[in-house]
Amino acid sequence: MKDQETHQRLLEAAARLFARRGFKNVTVREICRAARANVAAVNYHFDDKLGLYTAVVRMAIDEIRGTSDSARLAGEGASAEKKLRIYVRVFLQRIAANSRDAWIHQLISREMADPTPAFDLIIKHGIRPRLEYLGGLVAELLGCPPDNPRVMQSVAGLQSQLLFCMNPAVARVYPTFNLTPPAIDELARHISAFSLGGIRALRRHRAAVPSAPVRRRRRAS
Amino acid sequence: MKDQETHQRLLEAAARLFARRGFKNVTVREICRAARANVAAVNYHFDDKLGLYTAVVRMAIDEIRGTSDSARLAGEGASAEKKLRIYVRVFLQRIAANSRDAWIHQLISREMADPTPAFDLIIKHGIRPRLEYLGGLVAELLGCPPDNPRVMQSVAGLQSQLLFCMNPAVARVYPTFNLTPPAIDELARHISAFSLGGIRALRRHRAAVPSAPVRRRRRAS
DNA sequence: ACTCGAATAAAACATCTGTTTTATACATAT
DNA sequence: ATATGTATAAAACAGATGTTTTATTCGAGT
Repeated sequence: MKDQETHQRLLEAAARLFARRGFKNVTVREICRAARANVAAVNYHFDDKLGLYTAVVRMAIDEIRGTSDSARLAGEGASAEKKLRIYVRVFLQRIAANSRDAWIHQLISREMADPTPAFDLIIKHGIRPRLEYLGGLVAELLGCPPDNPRVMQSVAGLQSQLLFCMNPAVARVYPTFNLTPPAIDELARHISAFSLGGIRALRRHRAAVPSAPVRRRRRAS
Repeated sequence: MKDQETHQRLLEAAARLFARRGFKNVTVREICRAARANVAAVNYHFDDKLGLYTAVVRMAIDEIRGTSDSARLAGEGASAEKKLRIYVRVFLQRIAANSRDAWIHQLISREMADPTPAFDLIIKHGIRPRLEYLGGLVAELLGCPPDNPRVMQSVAGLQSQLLFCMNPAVARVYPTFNLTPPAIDELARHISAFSLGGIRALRRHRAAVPSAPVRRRRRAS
């Protein structure tokens, strides 16, 4: 047991690379080079490439729960609206480009685009708990039970904005976009205001009946 | 010139496969098998794999503009709010799972996750024109010039929801989610209402000064 | 009938990539 | 000091993959 740090260096290098480029687009050799380890090190310490990846995923899940808990704690005792604002700000600050935890949510985005066998783990232990927290908040804001479909819709509306703006490609589409620390607070305010406005709007028409016997405005063909 | 249809079969098979799994995760042999063509056909007709891909991208760009124009046309003469509702519905109907055009926006999502050299083309000729249309709508709704950062923020807020809900993985995260034709109209209504509510909320506080000499509510640390 | 060029097919190549094998260094226990 | 087990290193392997090469087919123009 000369070193034993190789195990750790592999994990860190793999986390960074997998998050940035996804499971399939990173080579074992690349990870080992970044970790200053031999090519066989991955198989020795983690059985195979997928073993290393799921070890990284387990690390990520812990951090996701950390972010959720951190937001939950910071909002303790506040109103539902304030809790939502706090969640948005905590989330964005954690995924700011310079942040140490940026890789985690990049990894989630990668799993959304190209799910691996580890995706079920992430959903069950990382995403679901967070959605339940947010669902509770939104249900309170909407004044309806948490299993009302509008709750899910609103949570998705919020979360989609958060996931979207951490995509490196959006900076190429919206050239004025940047995630420097001062801009992050401004962005958090905007997303909070936008989402709270959306939730308020969904609160208006009380009963949205999907099968729609209620006659609405006619729609253009 | 016995057949000449091989060229076309390759394009169609490649579009479907590239959209579903991305450039790197599709093999040339797979495309050729799906197109009932020889392995060398790709290189013969399109120089190399990337050549075939950019040919597919050019097809996609045309369809994107088609969707934009179709929405623009359907909204001609209507109010800005109505135009936005129409855009959302047209967009969602085109990307419905069963739709013939579903592959196109899947391809865009793939490019957002893993940009290839073709991404610049998509931005310039597909995404930018659409964002300018939406930006005009939102600026009218916000009552501010189109270069106001809130416009970009709102357009991103809307578009992020649309891109998000067409991701096949969201059905695993939000189990009640489905994109059957009847649900699509309902979803379009929700996203329209949510986004219009968000825009309305951003309209409220007139001057959002990023450098904030204006004192706002204190925020929790 | 012959030629020419485009399209297809089969095989071969070179490279990349995950994994395994074999050998070596080294700390610890006996 | 010797043996043992753990960690690292170098090389080799097997399969996949984009591309190239070489032949072959087939229709059109002369």
